[in-house]
Formats: sequence, C-alpha cells, structure tokens
Amino acid sequence: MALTKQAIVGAALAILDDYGLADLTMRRVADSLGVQAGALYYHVPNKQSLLAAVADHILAERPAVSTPGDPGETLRLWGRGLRSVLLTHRDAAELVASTQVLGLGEVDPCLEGREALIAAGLQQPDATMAALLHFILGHVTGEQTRLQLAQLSVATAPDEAASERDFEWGLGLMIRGICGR
Amino acid sequence: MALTKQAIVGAALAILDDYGLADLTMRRVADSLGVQAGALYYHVPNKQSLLAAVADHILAERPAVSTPGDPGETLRLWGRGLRSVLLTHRDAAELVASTQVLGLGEVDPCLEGREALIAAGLQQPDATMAALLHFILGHVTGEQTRLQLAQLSVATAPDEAASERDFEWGLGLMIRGICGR
DNA sequence: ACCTGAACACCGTTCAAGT
DNA sequence: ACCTGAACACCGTTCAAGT
Repeated sequence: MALTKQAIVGAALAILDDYGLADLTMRRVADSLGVQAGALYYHVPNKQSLLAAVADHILAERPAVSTPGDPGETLRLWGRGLRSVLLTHRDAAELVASTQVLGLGEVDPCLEGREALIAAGLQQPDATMAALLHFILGHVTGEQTRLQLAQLSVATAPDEAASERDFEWGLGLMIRGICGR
Repeated sequence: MALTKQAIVGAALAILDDYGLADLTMRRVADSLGVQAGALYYHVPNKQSLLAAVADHILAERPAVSTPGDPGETLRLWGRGLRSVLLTHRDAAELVASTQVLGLGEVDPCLEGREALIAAGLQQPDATMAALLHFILGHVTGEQTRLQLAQLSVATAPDEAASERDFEWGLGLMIRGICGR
C-alpha cells in the first residue's frame, strides 16, 4: 500500500507517545513505516510541517466546550480542556508551543475562548487569549518535562495534585483579571 | 592562554547574538575560540549546562527593581525589566524557558517578584510567579521568533508597538487578577 | 592538567536512479 | 507517481594519545 500523509502523521504521533519529542526523527518515522527516510519528503515538505500536522491532530481531539452564559466559566472549561488533551500525549505542550510560535498549524486552540470574550464584550480578545495560551503551554510543558525527568529517574516523581492545584490557581487569577472579579 | 568556563560562556553568548540559538553548536563555540570541540568538555559537562550558564549570564544583567509599597507596581516593573533583558539577546526567551523547565540555572528570575508577593501577604506566591513567568517567556519567545522570521524575510516586519501593547495588556490583566483590582 | 585528532552514532534534506 | 540508495553537510559526545 502506498504511503499517505495521514499514515505518516499517525506514525509520528505513535513515536511521540512512545519515545518523546527528542526521539521523533524523520528516520525513526520512516523506519516504523518500513520505508526510507527520503520517501517521507514526497508527502511532507519538511519535518517542521510534519510536527505541525501532529500538533493539529492532537488539538483536534479537544472536546468542544459547552458555553454557559458566564465567560469566566467558559474560559475555565476551555483552559481545563486544553490542558487535558495536552496531557494525553507525551511532550504535546512543547510540540504545540513550537508550532504555535512559528505560526504553523491550521487548528486555532483559542477559537472558542476568543468567541466567549467577544460575546461578553470584553476588550482585547486576541491579546487576552494569547496570554492564557502562554500560561497553559508553559505550565503543561513544565508538568510534562518533570514527568519525563522522573521517568529517567533523574528526579523524584512529581506531585500531580500540586501541579493541578497550581494550574487552577494560575487559570483562576487570569480569569479574575480578565473578567474583573 | 588557557580555556576558561567564563570564556566559553562569553563565546557562546556572542554566537547566540550573532547567529541565534539554532546555530549555537558546540563546534561553532569551539571554532570561535580556536579550539577543538572536544576541548570544551574539559570545562563544561555538556551542552545543556553551557546553555544554562548562558541563560544565567543573561538573567544576571537584569536591573534590580526598586520596590515601592504597591505590590502590583513592583510586579509591573519586575515584568517589564525581565522582558527588557530578554530582548537584548537573540532567542533569549526560548533559551531561558528551556533551562527553566529543566530546573537548570542558578539565577531565579522570580525572586524579587515573589518577595513582593510575600511582603504584601498574597497567597500562593510560587504558583503566581510561575504563571507570570510562563506568560512573559511565552510572549517574548513569540516576539523574538517573529523578529527572526522577518529577518529571514519569510514574514513581514512585526509591529513592535503592538507587541509591547499586548505585553502590557497581558501583564496588566494578570496583576489585576493577583492583586484584586 | 589541558588539548588534539579521530572516531561513534546519529541528524534533516536532496536527488539521481530505479520501478 | 512513488520509492530506494546513497550521499551531503552537519550534530553532541567520547577518548586514546600527545604535550
């Protein structure tokens, strides 16, 4: 059967989950598909765009957030949902951050949050959502890096409850600042 | 003259400024010092620790923030000061973020901010400063990446004023959420 | 003690050549 | 059209050997 971009993205995601972003190389992806590394470049222009496709695939798994009237509550559900999908794939936060900063990727993780801000008539929705996204990606990147360091036993197991508490604290203070109390 | 860790860090910082983080390789650092790559490993255990030393050197350039009574104003000055030093070296935000997440680096950029929070009797100073740091590193990483993309002429020149306005907006909403109005 | 030279085990990417 | 084989120009790191 012929190679597909779909198949390549799937193989890349599997390697991400099993070996992490540092070991997600074009050669490994090709090997797992039983193909030469050069063959990938017939379906994908370069590694960066493959990574963007993987990031999009992960972000697309995010559940739709039901929007009650309160924009603060919508943002809270949005933030928790984003953190949740990121936690389902190894190094996902770092991956999404790197594609986000380069402006690659078709999926906009901020869409629903921004709409909630606009619907509520709040100012500067773009800058607000960018700030929230920076916090979430930074926080989850820290969580996932600590998980990996612990798995390599170069550090003690991280306190999962404390991580979630700190996330809720940061999310809460930002929502407070956005919605005004 | 013999090689020093100081000299290696200085050479690495110069390469960072001139060529960026992606081109900051051990071989390039060695070349600029007129030495073989292997020689660096007599003074530095690995690349990651060299990067941490460079990050520390940059963070040490940060001016001390005078602390007036209002904790919100202290945090604002602290945040602006951190962004300023980061903007003085190419890719500095990405570099600091990567060493911060690994727990490397001796310099704690959050020290003064955390002290201001504690002095004001505010809750969860660690989680609060972590959230602020994530926002700042994420925002400035975006700024510096856009600068580079424009320099490679793959994108139009970024709007510097808009970047600063968005930074002030994000910093402002977080401080509002921290201090309560 | 400090550095060279050379190797090891990799990378991303390109491209003529095959089918 | 799609893939192989092989190369190009790199990496970080190690280590015997020299001085």
